[in-house]
Amino acid sequence: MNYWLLKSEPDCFSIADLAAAPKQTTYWDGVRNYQARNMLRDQMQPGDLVLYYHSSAEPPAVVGTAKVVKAGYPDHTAQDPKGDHYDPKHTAMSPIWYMVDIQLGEIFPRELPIGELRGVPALKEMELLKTGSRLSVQPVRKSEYEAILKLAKQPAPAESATAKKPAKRKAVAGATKGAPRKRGG
DNA sequence: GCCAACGTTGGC
DNA sequence: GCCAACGTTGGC
Repeated sequence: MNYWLLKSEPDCFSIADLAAAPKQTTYWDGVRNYQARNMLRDQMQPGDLVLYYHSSAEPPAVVGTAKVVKAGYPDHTAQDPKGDHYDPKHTAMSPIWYMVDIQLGEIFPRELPIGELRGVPALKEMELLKTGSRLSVQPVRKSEYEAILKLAKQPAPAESATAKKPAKRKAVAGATKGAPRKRGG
């Protein structure tokens, strides 16, 4: 049994969208990065547990958990010429891109903003917190997964304890750059 | 909006 | 196979 973190922009597919989906289950399409693809295709198995992360959100945060319910299989959205994730090199005969199915685990009673996670010693090695970490599918250690779950059930730390933030920030809402991404890649 | 960090592309 | 140019990601 393995642990993972999946990123999604909430404007594209939030954990609330997952909660509203039939059977609270969805296929995780749109990953177009080879490293992430390899994990989807080769490593993720039914029963694996997933941290659900909202990227490009305010604030970016781990917001809940999910469970892998179907191992990697070809991502058919790569075959849709009208879709955002079309790749002419991907065919049914020789697929390039893969996806898994996930089902909602729980929505945390509170979000865990990345700034707060940066201050947690148990998460020091976490892939998400490394500079330049951009993978939309990341392996997570069991100890990290458990530390996150524990944190989610604790009250939010006092304002001063959360990691630094710039005094002022522009609102990020609607800051669309490039084509909309469903789930990253 | 900025920009660091990373992945991909393509000329050679 | 190198590597510069370019595109993308994503926190800030």
